[in-house]
Amino acid sequence: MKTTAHHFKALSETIRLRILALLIEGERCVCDLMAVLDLPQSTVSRHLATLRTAGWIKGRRQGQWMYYRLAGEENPVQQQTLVLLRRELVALPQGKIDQEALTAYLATKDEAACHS
Amino acid sequence: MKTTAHHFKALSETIRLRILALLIEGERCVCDLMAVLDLPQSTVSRHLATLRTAGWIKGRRQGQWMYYRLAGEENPVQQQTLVLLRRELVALPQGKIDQEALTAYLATKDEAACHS
DNA sequence: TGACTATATCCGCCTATGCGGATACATTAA
DNA sequence: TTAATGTATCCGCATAGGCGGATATAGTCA
Repeated sequence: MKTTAHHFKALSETIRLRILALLIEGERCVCDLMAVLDLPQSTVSRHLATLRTAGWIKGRRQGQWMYYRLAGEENPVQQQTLVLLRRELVALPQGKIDQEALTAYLATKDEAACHS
Repeated sequence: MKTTAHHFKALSETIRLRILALLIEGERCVCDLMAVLDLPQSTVSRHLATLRTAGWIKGRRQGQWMYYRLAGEENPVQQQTLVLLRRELVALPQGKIDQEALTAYLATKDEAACHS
């Protein structure tokens, strides 16, 4: 039960929910997330570590960049919770704002940068 | 999104998950929960308040006693999360232990006490 | 190799939150 | 009303966890 509590604790912060929402449409590199969230690199990285430790996301290194994507396939409760979250988060105001910010950022992003 | 984070924060402690598990089969008074959890009355009451504030449970006063039951009907995500939790929590070791402790306690409980 | 970029982790600081005894409030019964 | 019981809230204390600059690590490129 401690594990279950740990899973939910990772979802108990707005920033981490925003990160999950940004990963719904596919994997993102840390620089994308930093740009949209407008937070220091160390803060973003720490929240990503929290989500990863709790099993909600997985990271993949490609060159200098780390790409994160939604995970939780191993745990049925997590998997189904993600189904609920996918529906919920994109519908919330902040979810929409972030999604638009992401789209705008990707449009201006240098093609030579980490293209996800 | 702050609200969603708040909902999950309430599920981020083992004790509160244990309380939810104990309410799965129906409403319980605070004294029942205290007996099973073996925690001070103030501690149990505080966690109940946390769950109530987050919308996971509802309380009903009957005489001197307060009876709590699962809630969350208003919020679709909460409602569906409860469905997942019902399946999950009773299957966990602590859930089974608490359920047995509850059964044992109810068997020895004075008939004159708050009979739930 | 050395310079550069991206990310992770460390650190001290600060706030949030849990703890449980003490107290306040609510209800019942005599 | 007074006493007794059940529950909620208050209080000071201790710990967990967030913050973001500084530093360490990992990878790339020249």
